[in-house]
Amino acid sequence: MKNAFEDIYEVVRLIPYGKVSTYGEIAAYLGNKRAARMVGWAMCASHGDSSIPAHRVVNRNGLLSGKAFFGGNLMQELLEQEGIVVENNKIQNFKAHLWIPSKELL
DNA sequence: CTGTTGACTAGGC
DNA sequence: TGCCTAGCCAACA
Repeated sequence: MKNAFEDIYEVVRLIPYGKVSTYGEIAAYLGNKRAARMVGWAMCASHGDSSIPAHRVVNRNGLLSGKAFFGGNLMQELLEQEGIVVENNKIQNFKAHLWIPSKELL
């Protein structure tokens, strides 16, 4: 527990291979349910850290909202590389891949 | 200190 | 089903 950003990075790093999480769930795990935007913002600041699988973090619909930040379809390819089916910028069978820190880390 | 912006979310039409 | 609005919190000019 260093600062809010580090916490976010920590949780994102904990997302297992082939799994994804949402801004809202991460924010909820950190205690700020309303701070989903902050999570996304932290991701934006995490560009320099390659150890942070930001591609596993999507919005509540499983939509690759940050795809543009990865450049082209990189985010989608990374997810597909992990066995996640992505179509039209959206994760298919999203619920099956969803990883909720507040539940998994319980 | 005030206003704008953002990788969000929920509710309304 | 799809677009719009309001609420939310934090960083930045």
